[in-house]
Amino acid sequence: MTRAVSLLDHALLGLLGPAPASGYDLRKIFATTPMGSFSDSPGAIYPALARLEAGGLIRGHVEESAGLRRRKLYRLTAAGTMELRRWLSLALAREDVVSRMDELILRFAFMEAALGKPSVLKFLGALETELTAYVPVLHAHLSTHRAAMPTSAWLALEFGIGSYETQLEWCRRAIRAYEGKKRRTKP
Amino acid sequence: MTRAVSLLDHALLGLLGPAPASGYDLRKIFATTPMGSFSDSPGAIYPALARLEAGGLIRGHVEESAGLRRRKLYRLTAAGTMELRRWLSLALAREDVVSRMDELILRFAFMEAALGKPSVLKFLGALETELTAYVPVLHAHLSTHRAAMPTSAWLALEFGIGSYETQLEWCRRAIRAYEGKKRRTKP
DNA sequence: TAGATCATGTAATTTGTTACATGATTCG
DNA sequence: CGAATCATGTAACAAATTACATGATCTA
Repeated sequence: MTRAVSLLDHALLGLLGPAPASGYDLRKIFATTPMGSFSDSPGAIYPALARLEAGGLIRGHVEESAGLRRRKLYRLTAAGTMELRRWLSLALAREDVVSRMDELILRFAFMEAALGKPSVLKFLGALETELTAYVPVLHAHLSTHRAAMPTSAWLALEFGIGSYETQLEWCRRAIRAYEGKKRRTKP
Repeated sequence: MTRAVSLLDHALLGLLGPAPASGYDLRKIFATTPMGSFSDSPGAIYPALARLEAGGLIRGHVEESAGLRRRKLYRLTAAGTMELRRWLSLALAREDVVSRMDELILRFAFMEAALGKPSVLKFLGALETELTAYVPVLHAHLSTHRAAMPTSAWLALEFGIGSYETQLEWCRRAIRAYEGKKRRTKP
């Protein structure tokens, strides 16, 4: 009966995977890095951390080194590590590509550290398959409806299609980057 | 003392701009069109419509034509039209490009019908300026931090950069499309 | 020592999600 | 007639936003 774990929760688990961090550290990451459109407001982060701790996925303990401000460092528990790995291992469906691409990229960003390179390559392969199948569907939709659409509407649609094409190219580049790396690492 | 109007509210105003529609119509639009990642759940749409009506931005009246199911058609009030135009006319800032690109595209999609082509061209020009300035910032960020990043992290960042480059190209294509159209229409 | 920043939290309000409830009408 | 779909809503709950509150420590 594990309760639902939101995208923010998973982002926090992913960030806590490699190294422990405080609520303030996590807020700064959301506020200053170009990726991740999570809110850095205390009213979002601290309750989320409290939820995760109540659910047994992380544990925080106050650090009181001399000359430092008191801060609560959180780290993953065994259950938290399992939940992170479960989320990262989820099979990817068409629906994810259509409307949850940001979540897929987030999973990708955490994946190498938590699951290793072979899992990343499998993930990228599945993503390439889905994108390759989806892009023509969008083109078909556009060419069917274009005549009946105002200029701005089909340009907005073209915007979406362009995004998916770029994502597909990126996906292929990423696969090459990982395969090259693998070969060099384990000849 | 106009109360806050959310993105969903604005999306509804934009859709009601050209033609009146029922809650069910709007739900279907969110459920079936490729763009717009709004929820089509009744628990989101109907309360939003009720809010907008309470705020005086739309007005609904029940349609009871013979042989048709009863449905409540909403249309913009004068205040609603003003609010839509105000939202569409907002100046665009760096911050919008960084983390609210979806809202900008939504505004673009509604803009021609509500404000006319010259406004669209001004909007696209401002967007091009912001994107042209922002892309190099991202490249600089990547080349500064790349050495210290794991492969997956810089690939995720590259994903983001690629998205913005595509958006910039799209923006320039859209400007050409609108300028070409304008010339042909009014020689 | 005053102001900035570090650091954690809470409260009120709004909003969205999920699930349920209800009834009319069309179609096979 | 029964099932699917049209059509509108509500209730319980979870979550985010905004604003406030508090206090320690660093720096000018």
